[in-house]
Parts: sequence; structure tokens; C-alpha cells
Amino acid sequence: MKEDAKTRKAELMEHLKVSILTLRLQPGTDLDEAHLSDVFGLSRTPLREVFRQLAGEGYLDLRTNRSARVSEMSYTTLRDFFLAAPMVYSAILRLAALNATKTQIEDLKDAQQGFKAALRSGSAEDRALTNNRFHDVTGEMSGNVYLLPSFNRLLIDHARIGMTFYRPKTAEMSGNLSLASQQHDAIIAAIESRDDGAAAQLAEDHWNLSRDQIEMYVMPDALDVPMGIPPLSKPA
Amino acid sequence: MKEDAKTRKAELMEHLKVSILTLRLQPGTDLDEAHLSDVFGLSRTPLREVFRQLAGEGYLDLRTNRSARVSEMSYTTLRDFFLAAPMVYSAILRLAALNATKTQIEDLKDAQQGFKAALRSGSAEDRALTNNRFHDVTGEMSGNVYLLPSFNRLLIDHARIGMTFYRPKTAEMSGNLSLASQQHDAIIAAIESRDDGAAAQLAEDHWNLSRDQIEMYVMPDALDVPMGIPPLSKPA
DNA sequence: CGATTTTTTTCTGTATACAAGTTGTATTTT
DNA sequence: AAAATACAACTTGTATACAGAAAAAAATCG
Repeated sequence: MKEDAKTRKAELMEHLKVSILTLRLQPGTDLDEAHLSDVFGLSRTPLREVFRQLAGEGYLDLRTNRSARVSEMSYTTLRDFFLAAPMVYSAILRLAALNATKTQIEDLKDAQQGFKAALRSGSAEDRALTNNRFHDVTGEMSGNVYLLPSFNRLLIDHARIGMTFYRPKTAEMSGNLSLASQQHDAIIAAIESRDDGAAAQLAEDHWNLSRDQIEMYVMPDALDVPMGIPPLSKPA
Repeated sequence: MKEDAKTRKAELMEHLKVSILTLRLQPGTDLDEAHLSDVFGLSRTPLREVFRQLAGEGYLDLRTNRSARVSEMSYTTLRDFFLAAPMVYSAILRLAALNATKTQIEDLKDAQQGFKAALRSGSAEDRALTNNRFHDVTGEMSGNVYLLPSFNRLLIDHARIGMTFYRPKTAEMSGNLSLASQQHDAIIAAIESRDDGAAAQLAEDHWNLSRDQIEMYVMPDALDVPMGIPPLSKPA
């Protein structure tokens, strides 16, 4: 039962995506071709193709003659994020309501099951990933090739930013998480009944909740510390 | 004066982009690795990396064990296009007005000069490409990494669709082209005076003009296809 | 001793050879 | 003659070897 290269490539891709979304690979981290090549049993050629693709999707940054690096998150990008997210999210959910297929709705319900399970007994990573999966499915539902690139880009950083608040520190934040779960249920209902107006409104609400969580976390102690920015400022 | 691989790679990339935007390479066309490899003096490895990148940007589709192919444009995607474009364009122009640098404004003016020249004495391809360049600069101005992926994806198909109507057949269509040019001027003015509201409104206007041109061209022989985008109303 | 230049080492980019898969054609079979 | 199969030519995917660029280390000079 030997694994073929195709599978190994997909595994590498998945591994990198998960590692980046969960911040196990932090923004700005350099990737070691030789090492990954070794671990995943791939030569550098297909490995570099994976890098290119992930760069295209916004997971990595490629610099010529330098190693690939996990895409950065700075305050500027965070500002852009706050600006783009509400708009794109509501458009996507509106389209999801209009275009979702039966199968996709089942997928969405499955994703929501996973999210609930993660809220009950999962790690912060589980929560970020299952939430990401949920929204990813809504993207598939929308099926709009012109909006998806931005939506998927947003989802990446939403997961990464979210990793900070999927470790609720206060009762309020825990409450917000279960509120988020309820909103997911409402979103499913809106999509199932093809109510695009409701779906768009829920996107707004869901986003506002997310934003509150983010602000709650980021604002206090991050006045001086830029988000994902290298904690590793060279020790002088 | 030997050209290094870096340059040849960039040339290949530019060549493919231009060919795709101008429909010299039509949607669905298969690309021949061996041939391109030969023509541009690149081995298949860097060539395939270019393919991956262009696929990520939406120029190409990659299918495993099959040749890379110029991304398709179907009527379904056209519908999606009509839906996403107004939203993204106005957001981009609004941000462009807020964030444009002096240098970028100069670039935009240059681009507009080029567009005017193309209207006066250029080919349809020249018009599509210079118009594309103009909007590309507005994208740079916006500087929003989350919106740019979708915006750039839209620009690709806008150019391709546009190729059909940059060959004006009627006096009205010619008039529309010079109107488009005037709108470009107004856009520059709005950006220069940092009037983001005006910029967003101009995006709407500019888009509506574009849409009229497209409908004028596409409608005749595509009567069965609902173009007029009653944007997001629920189909019965 | 510190700064700067040179050498060595390491890593990225490209070419090429080979393996695996796909497509087209010819032959066989019914 | 049509369909199915087997074979051949070609195309795509991967591994490896080599060339060139950056980074690290060592050596030189002020």
C-alpha cells in the first residue's frame, strides 16, 4: 500500500494550510524546502509547485532567491480586513442562499456539527478550523468565481486572527462563541429557505460579533504590539 | 548582452497575460509546454511555475495530467461577473481615493494618456490593454490585499469581454468610448482631491456605461441569456 | 579589538533525464 | 462495418544534478 506522489502532495498542502491557519506556523516564518521535501517524501520540484499555489491563495509570500515565508499580518492589513470583510461576507452569503445545492447544504450542516463539537470539547485550533470549514462551504455555495478569491483570502486571516479569541478568557467571550454557533444555525436556515435577504443580514450580524471579539482581544494589550508581527525582534 | 532566465520568465508571463486579455489566446485554449519552452528559451520547470502563478491569478486552469488551458468564460461566469463587479469596483475606487500616493496618481495619469492615445489611433487590443492598465493602477492605489484578488480577477474578464466592444460598430458605441475616457478623467480628479464618495459614485457610473456597452453587444445574439441582472432578486 | 573584505557554505533557481499517464491509431474480434 | 482492445507516440509529473545567488564564517587590515 504505497502512497503515490499525488497523495503526498495533497498532504503537504493540507499540512501547510492547517499549520498556517492555526498559527502553528506564524506569520513571517521561513519554510525550509529541504526539510519539508524530506518529511513528505517529495522532491523539490512538486514541493515548489505547492508553494506557488499556496502563494497564489494568500498563504505564503514568495521572494526571489529567498525562502518562501508565511504571509504576514500587520496592522495595515488588519485595517483592510475590517473594511473588506463585511462587504464580501454578506455578498457571499446572499449568493449562497440563492445557489446552494442540496448536497452543499448537507455539507454545511456537517460542518456546523463539527463546529459545535469543537466548541464543546475541542481545542482552540479545532474551533478555528471547524469555523473556517463552515465558512468555506458557504463560499462553495456562492459559486461566484469573482468573489471567491477575496473571500478565501479573508478566511485565511479570519482564522488566524480568530486563533487569538478561540481561547475565551472571559464569560462574555464564551457566550459570544455560543452565540456565533446560533448564528451559524440561523444561516443554515436562511440558506435552506433561500432567503437571501436574511442570509445577507446574518452575515452582517455574524461579522459584527466577530469584530467585537477581535476588538475585545486586540485592543487592550496590542496598543504597542502589532498583530502577527514577529515577536522575534532581533535581540539586540 | 545575454538575457537571463529571470527576464525570460517575466516575458513569458507578460506574453501570456497579454495574449489572454486580448483573446489572442481564446478561453479554453490548450497551452503547449514544449512549444512555449522552446520559444522562450526556458526549461519546463520554470515554465510550469509561471503556469501555476497565472492559474492562481485566474488566467489559466490547471488539470492534472492534462495541459494547462486558458480559463473559460461561460454565461454563468458572466452572470457572476455582473454581480460582483459593481460592488468591488466602487470599493476599490473609494479606497484608491483615500490611499493613492503622488507617484501612483502620476502612473494613473500616464495610463489615461495611453488610453486616450489608443482611442485615437490604436487597435481594439490597445484599447482593452490600456483600459486594463488604468484600472490596474486604481487597484494598486487601493492597496487592499483582501479586495485585490477579486478585483484583479474581474479585470481579466472585463478586458476579455471588452475586446468585443472595443471595436465599436455604431456611432453610439464610439460615443460611449469617449464618454468612458471622460469618466477616467473624472476619476483621476476625484482621487486627486481625495473625494472617496465621488470616486465610488464614478465607479458606479463607469460600470453602468460598461454594462450598457456589453449588453449592446452581447444581447442581440444571446437573447435567451438573462443579462440585465436584476441583481439579487430571488428567482421564482 | 572592531570593521570590512574574502572565502566557504548553504540554499534557491534551472535544466535535463526519467517515470507515469493520456491520447490517438491500428488491429482484432464479433 | 462497428466496437473493443492493444500498442505506439506523445504529454505531463517527478527526481536529480548542476549553476548561481545569498548568507555565514573566516581572514585581513586599520
